[in-house]
Amino acid sequence: MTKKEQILEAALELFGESGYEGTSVRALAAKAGVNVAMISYYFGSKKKLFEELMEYRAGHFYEKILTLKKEVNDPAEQLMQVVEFYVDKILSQPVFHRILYRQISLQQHSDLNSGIISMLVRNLDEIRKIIEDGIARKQFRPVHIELTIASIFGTISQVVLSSLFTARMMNAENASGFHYSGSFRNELVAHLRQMLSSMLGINILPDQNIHV
Amino acid sequence: MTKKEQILEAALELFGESGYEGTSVRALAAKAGVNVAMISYYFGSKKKLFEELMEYRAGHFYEKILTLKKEVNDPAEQLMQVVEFYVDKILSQPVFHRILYRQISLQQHSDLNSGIISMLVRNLDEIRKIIEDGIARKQFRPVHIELTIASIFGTISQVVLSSLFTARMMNAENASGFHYSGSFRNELVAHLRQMLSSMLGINILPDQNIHV
DNA sequence: TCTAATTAATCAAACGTTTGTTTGACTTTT
DNA sequence: AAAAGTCAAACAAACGTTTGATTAATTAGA
Repeated sequence: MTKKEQILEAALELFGESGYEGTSVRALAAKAGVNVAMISYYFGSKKKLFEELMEYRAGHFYEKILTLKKEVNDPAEQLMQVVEFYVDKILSQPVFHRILYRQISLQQHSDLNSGIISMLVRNLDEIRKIIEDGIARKQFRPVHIELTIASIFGTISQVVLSSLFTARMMNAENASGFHYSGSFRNELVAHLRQMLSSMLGINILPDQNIHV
Repeated sequence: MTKKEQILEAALELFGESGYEGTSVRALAAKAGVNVAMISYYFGSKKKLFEELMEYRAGHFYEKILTLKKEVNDPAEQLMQVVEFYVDKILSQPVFHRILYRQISLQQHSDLNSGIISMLVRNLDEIRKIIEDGIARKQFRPVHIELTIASIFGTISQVVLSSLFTARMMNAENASGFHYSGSFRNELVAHLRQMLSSMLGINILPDQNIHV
């Protein structure tokens, strides 16, 4: 692992614990085991380090959705697969998503989170289109689209955000090293499938992607 | 409005916008229109100001739940009324709850959020008891309790946390002055009622508290 | 009710730390 | 010989807090 990667790892952990403003570059350097000057040297500034961390971890959610909409025709199946993909994405790196959600909950329209927000808006928009499509095709009940999306992502992010409680109950002293079990992943997916099925008035589809 | 109240108002707004660490006492003083020294004078420190703000705004959610459990016997009715109360509580002061959720998403077990966390844990525990009771009485389906709670509070907090998007769409330049309409409140309650009813396998109860 | 004494409130200025960043010398790698 | 990497030290700026002087408000005794 290069020193640059060490810094990114330390940044993920410390930003996750204490937030962006609450983490000093000296604390970052100490955690990464490098000199403070290395942060400016590799990233230019603390802000750019944060942006690079976000971009590095964000992945290609949007492209995945577009691909999915081409390959799968049925809106219900599209939605379920997006949800599953999103669950896996978040559960695989809960700390990153904690940082992300905390950042968008800030209202300061700084350069820091404007990129993140536009990315999220773009993603949510594609999901809204899926539900709209399902309603237009008379496959979904005419639900409140925004609230339905809020329930999907609210449930998932609530699990991640409140993992502090969960981690405590499981005696995981540092939540950054905490990982969700495969069975929990399946429970969460099943929970969301049932929730969406009953809300949208569609039949429960077989889960084609049980991960153990 | 006293200067102390001016400071508390400014603190709510700025902590909501930029977070605790991201808000300086000088910015607070400027917003409140008072001298910087007044913060130490009235509250002792920035940390104590935050704690007093939280306590002042937190209210008596726990007492309300306990009262409700005594007055109402049916678990389904208990749950619905708690949900409704919680919706009203959050929608009436969204900025406060943004601060609260952001704070608990931080893992630093500082004195700052330990009080908040224990308060929330206590509340969530009472709600878990309601669902457990409903399952024990065979009135609810044996759902995944933690995930059901996550869906309830996740949906509500998602609405509040992402109100940045919502506020933008509604052209509300400052989200602190943004308030949710009564019809939206009813839509949210209806959404949650339907979600819970179908998930728990209970009949949809009549909404006795339509607020217009 | 007037005045003196006491307390509370207010403020500019300064306090010592900590912040993010840069420097310049030194070492290692290419 | 050139380039890249590393580091202790120093930089100015911002941080939360305190000071000490000054003004406003309240209380007490006549």
